[in-house]
Amino acid sequence: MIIATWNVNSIRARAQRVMAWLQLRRPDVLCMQEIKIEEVEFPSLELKALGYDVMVEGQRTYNGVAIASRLPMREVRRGLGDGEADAQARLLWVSVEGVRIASVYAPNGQTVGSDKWRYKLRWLERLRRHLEQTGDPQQPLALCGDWNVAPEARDVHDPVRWEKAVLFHPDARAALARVCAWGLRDAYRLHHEEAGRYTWWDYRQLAFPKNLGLRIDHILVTAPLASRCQAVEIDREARKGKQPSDHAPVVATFEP
DNA sequence: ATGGTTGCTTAGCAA
Repeated sequence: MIIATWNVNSIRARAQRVMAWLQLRRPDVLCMQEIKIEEVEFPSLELKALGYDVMVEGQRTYNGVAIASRLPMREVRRGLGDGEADAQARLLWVSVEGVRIASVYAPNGQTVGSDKWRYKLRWLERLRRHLEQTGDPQQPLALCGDWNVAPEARDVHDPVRWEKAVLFHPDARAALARVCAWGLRDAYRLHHEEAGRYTWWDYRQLAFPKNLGLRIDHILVTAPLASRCQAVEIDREARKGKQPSDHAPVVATFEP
């Protein structure tokens, strides 16, 4: 089974690119983030024509996640479900062939010390609780998405500078590590040790051609799925050309 | 040094 994740930065702006990419790569499952659209507006029929069903946890203007799959999706769950008032669409679960799969869009946090920053740290703590209460680290499970956190210095082009910012701040890294401590491995690091492999590059100042990026999009898997993981790749090609998303897809291949 | 780019929505915010 091939599972991919991609922050598309608006499905309205990116529909043609996403569909061309699905036809090219043919993943079984694609988790999308920042679709920035409500469910009724999502181009579900167009993806259906390519052989993909779509589940959508949508929101107007901001956030929003979705999952497209060529295989049947079951057990659809939306949000953290912890009873806290939360208007932000950031989490969607499905089950595909016995694997629980989530599309995750963690809060960015904007600036350290802001209300959005505190929301980011709390949201990751709420996700940890959500996993404790609804998941099992001994079952195959994959959390796929834009975590807005680079885990280590080798995931950041300029770690000294970025340590003061929300994407690589020690508190954000600790919050992500707390999620992983529930029983998750970073699938990319099962297969790659090298520094300088990124999934996001700022649109500004030629960051992509200079490779001034961060690795903030991750596929996190439980042990039973880690043992089935054959390959994980970042598709830099999808970040090239006209009107790209600012993120590249991450693609993981699992044995049946 | 608060720049610069994109998207949504239409001037300002979020990333």
